Amino acid sequence: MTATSQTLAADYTPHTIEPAVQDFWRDAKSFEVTEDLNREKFYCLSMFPYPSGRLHMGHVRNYTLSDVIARYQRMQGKNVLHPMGWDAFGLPAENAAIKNHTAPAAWTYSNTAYMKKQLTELGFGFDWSREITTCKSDYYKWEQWFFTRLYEKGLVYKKMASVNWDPVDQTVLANEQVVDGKGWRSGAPVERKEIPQWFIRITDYAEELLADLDKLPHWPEQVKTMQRNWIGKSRGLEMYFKLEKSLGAHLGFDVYTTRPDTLMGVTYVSLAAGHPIALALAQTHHELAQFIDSCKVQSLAEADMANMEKRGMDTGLKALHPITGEAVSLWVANYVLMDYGTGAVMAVPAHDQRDFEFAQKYQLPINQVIAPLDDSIIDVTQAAYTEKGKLVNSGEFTGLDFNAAFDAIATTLEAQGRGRITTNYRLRDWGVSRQRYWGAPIPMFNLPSGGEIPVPAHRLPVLLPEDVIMDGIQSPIKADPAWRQTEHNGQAVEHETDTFDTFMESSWYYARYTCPNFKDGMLDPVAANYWLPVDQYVGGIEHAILHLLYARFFHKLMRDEGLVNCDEPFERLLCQGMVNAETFFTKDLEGRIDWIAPSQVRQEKDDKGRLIQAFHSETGAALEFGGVVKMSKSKNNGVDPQEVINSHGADTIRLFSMFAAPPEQSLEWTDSGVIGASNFLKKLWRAVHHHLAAGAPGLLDANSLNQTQKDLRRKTHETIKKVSDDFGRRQVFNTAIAATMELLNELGRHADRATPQGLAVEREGLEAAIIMLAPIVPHITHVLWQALGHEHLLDTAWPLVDEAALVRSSVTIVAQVNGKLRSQFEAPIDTSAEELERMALADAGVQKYLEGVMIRKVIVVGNKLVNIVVG
RNA sequence: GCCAGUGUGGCGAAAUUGGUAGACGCAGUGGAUUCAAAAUCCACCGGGCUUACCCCCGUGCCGGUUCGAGUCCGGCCACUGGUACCA
Repeated sequence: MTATSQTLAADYTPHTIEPAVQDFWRDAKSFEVTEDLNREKFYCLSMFPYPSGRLHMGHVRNYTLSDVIARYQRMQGKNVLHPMGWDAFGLPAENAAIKNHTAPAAWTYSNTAYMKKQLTELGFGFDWSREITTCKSDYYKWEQWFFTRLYEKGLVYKKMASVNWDPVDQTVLANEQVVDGKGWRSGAPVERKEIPQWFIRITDYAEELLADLDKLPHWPEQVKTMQRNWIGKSRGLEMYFKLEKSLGAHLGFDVYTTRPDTLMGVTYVSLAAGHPIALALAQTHHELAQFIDSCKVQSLAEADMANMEKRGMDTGLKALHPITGEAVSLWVANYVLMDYGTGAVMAVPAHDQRDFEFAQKYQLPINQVIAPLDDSIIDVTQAAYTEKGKLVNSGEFTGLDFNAAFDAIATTLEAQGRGRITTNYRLRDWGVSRQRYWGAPIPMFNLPSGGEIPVPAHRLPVLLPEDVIMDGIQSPIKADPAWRQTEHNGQAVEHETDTFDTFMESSWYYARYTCPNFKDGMLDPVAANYWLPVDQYVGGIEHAILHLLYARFFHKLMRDEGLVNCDEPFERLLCQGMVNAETFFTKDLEGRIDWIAPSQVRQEKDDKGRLIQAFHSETGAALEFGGVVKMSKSKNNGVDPQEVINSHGADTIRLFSMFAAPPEQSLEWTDSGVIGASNFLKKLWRAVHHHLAAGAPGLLDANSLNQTQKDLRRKTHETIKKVSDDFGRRQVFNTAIAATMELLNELGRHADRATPQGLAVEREGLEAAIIMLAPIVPHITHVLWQALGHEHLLDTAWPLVDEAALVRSSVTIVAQVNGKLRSQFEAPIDTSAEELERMALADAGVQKYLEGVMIRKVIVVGNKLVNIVVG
């Protein structure tokens, strides 16, 4: 290797290049955009981070993806908005404040400052003039105003609802703060407590939220499916069960079922522990009261509820079957949800798995009323048969199928005034009250007489004091009578001390980015309707349901308030996978596990590269391998992006995170992969400088090229075609990078730097590679582009495919016998099927397999393969 | 539990519409270069059998559809995300 190339290799110095390019962008205000009605807009948005302290790899991946898409769209000539901000309210700030003896606000602002610096060092092209911080009052003021508008429209209401209550700390706990049914600080068993809370009527929009999923063709199907299932629309029958003997004012109760065809198999009925009849009976039934109390000592989380042991108690009362009049036993069960349907379910143990298990446990009768359509034999004493089939043992309904039975039973009950067909949703109204300090105060005045009135617009925002001391138990605003007390129209009133769910802030930030400094309203209609909807949203799949559903809901609320025109906020959605890394640990004699950071691990491999043993690089201790899992503090396998920026530069970390996996899959972090990315950038750098050192290229004349030059030029245009498709249609970048690597390999292998046309072919290929890599590695390409005598890479047009360069004269045809590859041959492009068949049969590699057998069929796929079927 | 996904070499992955399984990269092995090393370049690189070719096997497991299945269908297993107060 020559001294020149050594110098050139050393010349790629990301640590001098990258800050200089970033300064250039900053001084030129390259990413600040304004509304321009004459240009096509593109709004590219990534989910804003919670300011936890430092960026993690998940952020790097998320923002590299949106930056790549934003820069690509800009090269398509569009006016691109790519904003950034901070989802600044939330529980972790309170915890950090307690731990560090600081205030949540101070901690949050210090984090945002540091993380903003990191984002800049990664070269992300954000329009920082539009930065939003949700804990600042110029943002949450409008959220408060909007809530009072919803109140006036009757879209918010207050009701009693359950929270996790820590009886020792006397505080409300988040689900996350409940560990194995106990408070995470006090260790006391958590209880359910009913307190008044504010709700927004998302169920009023359930039908539209469901129907409009069909207007989102560019959303991942899995996300739409999850949302549909979450909304959970069902058609069923609501019917009335009379009590055999009335209980005070209670004569009976409603039951909702989606399987009225199984009605004749009902052998008992169950009420939720909070059902009015259960509560009324508990007044005089001591044992039942105890059972209901025991149901309160459990977590609120759905997963816990579903996994807990199913328990019930026979009330001793009987309910009358609405058709047969038969008296069936009435139970109270811990698995019946008060919030879904009517809080009472009919039980059909033969055809519902949960009822079946319950019936077995308490020896309740199991009556088969459904048989398989294909007459196969089932045994409902062994397992519930939950498929739809035809009715048996069902009196006048016997023999009907699901639909006929549904209609017949509904008609019968409707005629008697005991039932009606209803539509039900699994979706529940959105509870937005939180009993925490670090959130936007709910803008309500509580009246001394009870009741409440919304804070009038001219008194907004209701400011959250930032200079507070956290005691770890009580919210500072709840503890401060002076903050609570105020007056309204001369009457003493109290500020509501609950704050909003932080999903409120993240439900409309995308809209406020269009006009972050607008003073005269929540949104500037001109700016909002120019930029919205968001053309591309990028974020983690973990937000598939809650955040994305709330944001869609909020958008429709804003539309109905006249603030925006469109029906949906996010046109196209990309959900990126997690970032994983290897884990290693040691175990002491007592079985305690100590997780060792991958950077502290030395690996010993066999001659095939397989891991034999890992050692702690300092102590030399042998380590066990703990698998490849999501980067986390608890497994000590996080890699700090800052270290990678410091050691290899921003372009390398960006390239690696885009190359290692397609966007939607999980990505495994490896140090060696990072080195590979760095090597590729050095290779690119060398290739351009070797090319420049060879002299000036001629003006490309496609017709005067020799075969090698033509082949090389075809590779360039095949690559442009492939990469353009990957960027624009597929949104897959790892294969785009692989294709560009291939191009660079080919250019290096066949470079003809001795002739002007040879140099011209190489120049065309290198320039295409630089432009197509620019969105991914913007710093190095900026410098190389200038070295090639150009300016303004950011606004350079994406390369076009020269279709003429793609033309091939021949293609490789695969020859199969019975579907197995046996030979390959070259054939002129567009050879006829008959001729391909003739060529395949004449092929020596194929003929070996044709001896002594009969050709039954020949299948030909043009320009691709011939399959000879023999027998 | 329920809803949604994922599973391919030593590793990350590719195969886009049912048509050559393993592109591209990492690790590894051998070689060139070098006083030596780094860097760079070249070759090999799923498993079995074999001097080599040929051949056989191979995309989590079991079965099916098809001329042909990583891809479609049915049933399982394992892992991941969500599960309404983590964000």
